[in-house]
Amino acid sequence: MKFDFMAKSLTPRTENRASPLQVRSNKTVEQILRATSELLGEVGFEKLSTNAICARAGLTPPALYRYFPNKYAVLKTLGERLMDKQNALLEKWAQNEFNPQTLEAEIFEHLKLTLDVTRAAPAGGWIMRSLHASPVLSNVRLQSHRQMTKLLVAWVMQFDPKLDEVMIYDRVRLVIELSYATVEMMFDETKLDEISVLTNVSNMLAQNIKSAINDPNKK
Amino acid sequence: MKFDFMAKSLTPRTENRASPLQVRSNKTVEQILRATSELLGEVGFEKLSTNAICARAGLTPPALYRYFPNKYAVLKTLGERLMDKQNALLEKWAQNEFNPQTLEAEIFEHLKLTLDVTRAAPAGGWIMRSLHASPVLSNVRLQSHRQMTKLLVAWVMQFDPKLDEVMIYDRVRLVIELSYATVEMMFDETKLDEISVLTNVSNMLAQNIKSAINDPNKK
DNA sequence: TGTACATCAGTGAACGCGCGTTCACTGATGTAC
DNA sequence: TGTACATCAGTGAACGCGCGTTCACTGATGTAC
Repeated sequence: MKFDFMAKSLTPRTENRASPLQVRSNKTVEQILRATSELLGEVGFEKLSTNAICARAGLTPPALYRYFPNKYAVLKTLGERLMDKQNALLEKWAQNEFNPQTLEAEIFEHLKLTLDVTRAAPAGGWIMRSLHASPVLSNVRLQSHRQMTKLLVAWVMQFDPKLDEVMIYDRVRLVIELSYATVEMMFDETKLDEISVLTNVSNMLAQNIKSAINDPNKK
Repeated sequence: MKFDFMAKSLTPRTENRASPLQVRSNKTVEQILRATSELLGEVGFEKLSTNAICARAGLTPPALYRYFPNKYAVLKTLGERLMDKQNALLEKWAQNEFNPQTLEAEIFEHLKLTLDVTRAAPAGGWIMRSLHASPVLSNVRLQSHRQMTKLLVAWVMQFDPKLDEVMIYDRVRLVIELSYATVEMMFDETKLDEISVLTNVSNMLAQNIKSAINDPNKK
């Protein structure tokens, strides 16, 4: 599981950076990521420095550069991990069959789980915010959203292959964006009533998808 | 009009910074802001430097520090200006009476106008993205959204004072957040069909407000 | 099972660069009489 | 209307600091026979 992430997000990025082979190097990578998320929550995205990360992790800078080509790669990895956790929930959900009847309740449940997973991740809210901040991180976010959109489009199309796929894509892409926007908002607006917000959102999103599958213009 | 902004966003920030009194100093401030938004679009938020801004504006650094206490104040001003432009549309809209019948069409129209205003602002999409990036800028965004929420809550309550204000606040806050999220998404996902996205969103948001005013639990 | 060697993981110390910011000043504009 | 003076606007040059990053090295771990 841990090596999975390595294979995915370190090795292919730069040939000259090492993939960890020994157990202790995995610990090092984990400490760097932990220190980064701690600092992200404490000082914010723009005051984050590699030197500070290394100091917090109890390491010297060259240790960081053994595994990450540069500062943004660390944040990128953190962002990818969070997106992966969130997306895993979606992927699991999409294993069930699409059912308009239960859609709204499922969306509610899914949003709640996503919120919980994000809260459980250290500095999860800050990581989500950071995913707007720079081109590199923005891309992580966008690619993840597009991938999830494709997944859900296929899921809906399975239900009724005659639907207009482009139209469904537009709808689902919007649903994904608004879902994540809602989760992010809950970190900024802590006084809002969580249940009522999630109820509202899931109702809106479910209605939107349901009206899409009733499209009279389908082939 | 120009002095309005000055009075609001410069004078109160720091006592030791000058409010512009002569015409040419206004030009200087404008040039700084223009240069900043140009660079924001070209190099992104995190590579923006005061030295680069000054060079681009044809000024020397002390000229910038005469009007802005620090780097973030420049971006803050830019963010406030965009929010002000967007909010002006909302304020104008809220001068009409609330009408459930025409709500959806009005939301569509409003979103379209907001999108156009943001596109017309130099680097408008980048400014919106920056408003997530740092605590200072995040606050600009949140305060603006909260203020607009209050405005719209009052607007809805005028229609029916018996409605539960807390419940309406939750709903409207969500509507505001999702509106801006949609606008922002349109800058990232340029291939989406604008009309269809705006149609979907305005339908969802209008439904949500309409179901709120039919609340049977009102006092 | 012990030893010799190869490879991996991390250190100590420092690098040059560009950042945000400021000091001391000059030139431009406005004001009073 | 002209001049003297006060204030405002912007310059030239540089500052110290901390950033991201790297070099040359030592110690730790794994491997082969």
